[in-house]
This record gives sequence, structure tokens and C-alpha cells, in this order.
Amino acid sequence: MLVKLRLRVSSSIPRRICQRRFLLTNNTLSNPDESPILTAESPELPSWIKDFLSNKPSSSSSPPISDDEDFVIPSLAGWVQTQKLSQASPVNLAKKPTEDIDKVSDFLNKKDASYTDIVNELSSCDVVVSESLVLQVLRRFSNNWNQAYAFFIWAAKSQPGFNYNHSPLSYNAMVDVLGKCRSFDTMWRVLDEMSSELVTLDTMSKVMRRLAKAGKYNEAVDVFLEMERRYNVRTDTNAMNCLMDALVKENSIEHAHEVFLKLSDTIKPDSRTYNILIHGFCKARRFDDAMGLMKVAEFVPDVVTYTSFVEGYCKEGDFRRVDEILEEMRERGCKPNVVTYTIVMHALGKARQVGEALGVYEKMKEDGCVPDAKFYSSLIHILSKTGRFKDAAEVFEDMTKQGVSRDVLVYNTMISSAVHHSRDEMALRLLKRMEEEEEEGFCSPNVETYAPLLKMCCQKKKMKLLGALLQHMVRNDVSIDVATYILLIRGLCMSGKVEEACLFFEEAMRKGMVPRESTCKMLVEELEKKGMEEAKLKIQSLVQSLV
DNA sequence: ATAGGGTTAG
Repeated sequence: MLVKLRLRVSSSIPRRICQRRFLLTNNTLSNPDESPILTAESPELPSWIKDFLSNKPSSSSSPPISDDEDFVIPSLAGWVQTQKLSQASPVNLAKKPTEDIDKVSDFLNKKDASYTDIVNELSSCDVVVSESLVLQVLRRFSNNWNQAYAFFIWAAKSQPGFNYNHSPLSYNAMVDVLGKCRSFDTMWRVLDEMSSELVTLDTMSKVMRRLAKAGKYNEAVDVFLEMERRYNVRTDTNAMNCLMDALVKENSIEHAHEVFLKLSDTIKPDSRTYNILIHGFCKARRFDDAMGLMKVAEFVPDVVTYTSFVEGYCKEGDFRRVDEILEEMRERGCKPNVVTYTIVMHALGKARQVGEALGVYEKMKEDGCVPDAKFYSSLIHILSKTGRFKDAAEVFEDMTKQGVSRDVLVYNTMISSAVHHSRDEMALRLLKRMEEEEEEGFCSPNVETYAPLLKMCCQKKKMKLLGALLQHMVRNDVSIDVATYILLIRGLCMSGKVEEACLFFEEAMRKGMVPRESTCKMLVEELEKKGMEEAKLKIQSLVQSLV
């Protein structure tokens, strides 16, 4: 569906950017040589943003973005997905899988049809099914299980004369998508259709995690107890650790502990088992229970064990106790490592003890402990949060010179810092840098990369950029999740763009993603305020239809 | 996925 709206978007941004830059340079006389990206903001929103986001070569002669013009708002991600994305890039045209993925995307989005229709009509797509295509479709539609599953089923019995069978990897990806979307009935069906040599601990591990994430702790445990008989997957120590880790990570140390008490007679626990439990108890601030496990005869506490305690006391804000534990570690020849230091530094930064936090950095360097990407990400976050954006950007630039390549978390942290400090163009440039070949440590953006950028678009009413970003997400196989829809709906509501908010709301509902109660309420109230009675009733009936 | 981020901020 294509919705045409006439919009006027503010043209004052470039001037504001200039003014800000002027102020900034005047305020920081001490540091005249800024790194290139800090001075990169040009007076106009440059054409590179458009070229980059539309996947065109940067030498393209297309006119630069003008936020003044009327345009078609790509308000629906579905609309975005039906665009002929591959035509934009000669590079992509050379690659067959890219062509095929867009054919499939086109088809799946055009159809509002039922699942059987999709399966029956997909053949008209004319694509060659391969494992990489299946994996890509599953990634791109990882929040739309209906479409992903329809394609998956069709792919297995497509192509007469061409013998394609789903690989174990594809099966596991399908199971994971169904679990993520909480379509557990369908997930069970797929599992039962898989022959037993296809079902591995990898598969069951995904199932247990997804169940635990949905709060179905007992079912996760049952899967474990049944899996040897039903799927021929061994219930050994490693498998038990997977189960317990899933339970702890999804906040049920109680279930993990119960499993341990019930099974440790028949399945021999190892040091990981104890560390998982200790971590769970520390996370729940049950330090006495954690201590009790430390004293088990066959278990020797290691740096992971101590670090769990450090983290627990950090979250309590008890930094005196943290220091004691760090001292004890050194005494026992179990020196804190980069993970330990990251936890302490981050917690101090969060507690607004920035000086102390940076002291940890110094102490760590003294200890000869080498920072890694996650450490740098924390450091950048702290510096930016305390207003030291310039320093944060410097750390970002410097880290590769220290031999550490940037990962997606580092980029995400820097992008959200840039947005927080109103360096919009720099944020977009960072997104571009992620996919540049010459950058060491190329990494693909994920849904968290885009969130601050999308939020910024909503706040500043940059609707064209918003559309381009959504399109960019699709091209990078980043599936839009319910959290993103909530962000868009709330952000647009707060900017008074309530029609657009409605479009995203309807699309989310159509995809079976239900925004929170408070988000629905916000939208309805906003419509009420604007006297948009008809739209209000429509949204209300949509909400009603779910109950 | 045995320990590290943050999900929403005025």
C-alpha cells in the first residue's frame, strides 16, 4: 500500500549545524586539531547521505537531499520492501543472491494473503533456492514468522528436478525464528518433522532459550528431560549447562537451582555448572547462596567466579566490597581480567563517579591488562554520558591504532552518543563507515544500530531520512521488531505526526506485533487531542479485535 | 551464551 502525504520538512537544519560547529570550535581552543569525522559536518545535508542510503555509487549525479520538497512518505516498511532495491546498485546486480532475495521480499510483502496462498504462488517468483538464500530470507523476516515459514515450506518442495533439502543450519534458523516470534505450536511441528539426525544440541539449545525468554521455564526444563528420548540428543553435562544458562540468563535462578538439585546425581556437574549457578545467585543478590557453592569440594573458584561477585556488588553500589574482592583476587593469584575491569569501570561511570571510573582504566593499564572492543565501548559510553563527547570520539578513533578492531557494539555506542550530542550527520557517517571495506573490522549493523537514528528522525521530523533508513535496514537484512515499531509510534506521536504514527501502528498490528498498552493509549489520546475521531475509532477497534 | 551494554527518560 502506498500512502501519499504532502509534508513540509524544516530546512533550518543545515544552518543550525553550522552554528553549532562555530560555537564548538570557539569553545575548545585547547584542542584545535579535531579528527576528520568531527569536522565533517558540511553546511548542507550532503548528497552522500542519499547516495549511501540508497546504495548508489557516491559519484552519482542525483540531486542532494532537500528536506523542503514534497515527497511520498515510505511510511510502511512493507512499501519499502517492495521497492526495486537491487536496481540502485551495479555491484548488487552482479550478485545473483541479491536479486533473488529481492524477488522473494517483493513477493512476500505484496501478499497480504494466507499462508497456503503464499506457498502455492511462490513458484512464480523464479528464484534458485540455496542455503544462503534461505538463511537470508529467514534473517530478513526474523520478526515475521508467517512470511518466513511460508517461504521455508515452499523452498523445501520447490524446484521440480532440483533436489534441495534444508540444511541443519536452515532448520535451526527456522526453529529460532518461530521461537523468537513465540509461535511455539509451529515450532514443535517443525521439530517433529525434522529427522532425528538433524536435531542437535544446537537446535535444542535455541528451543530452551526461546522458551525461557517467554517465561516458560518449566517447559524449557521438560524439553531437556525429554530430548534424549524424543530427539536422540544426549543429556550430558554440556547440555545441562546450556539449560541452566538459559534459565539464569532469562532470570530464573530458582529453576536453574532446582534443575541442579534434581540432576546433579545423575549428570556430573563441572566448573562451568558451578559458575553458571554462582552467576545466577549473584545476579539475584543472593550472595550467601553463591558463597555456599564456592565451598563445594570439587570446585576451584576462578576469575569468572570472582567476577560474578564483583558484578553483583557493583550493582548493589557497594564499591568498598568490590575493592575487597579485587584485592582478594590478586592475593590468590587470580588476577582481574579485562571483563572484570570493564564491569567495575562501567558501574562507577553509571554511579557518576567518573574520576574513579577512569582510574580503573589507569589501573588496568598498570596491570598490563589489554583493553578489548567491549571495554572501549563502555569507555566511550561513559565519556559521552558525562558530556565528554570529544574524548569519546577520540577513543573511538584511537582504538584501532591500539590494535583493537571495532565491533557492532562499539559502533552502536558511538552512533547513539553522536545522536545524543546532536551530531546527526556524524551518526550517519558512522553508519556508512560500518560497511566500508577499507575500515578494518567490517561489521554489519543490527536493529540497535538504527534505533537512535530512527528516534532522531522522529524528533526532528526528518521523514525522508526516516524512509531511507528503513530501506537501508531492509537491504542489510535487519528485520523490524516490535520495539522499533513502538519507538516509531511514540516518537512520531510526540512530534505531532500522528497520521504517520497510525500507519506504523496498523502495519505492526497487521504483522501480528502488538504494541504495549501504554503505546496504544498514547496514540489514542493524541488522536483525541487532534479531534481525529474517525482515525481514533479505527485504532480503538484494532486494539479491541485482539482481546 | 560460563563473567562485560541497554532496552525509557524530561
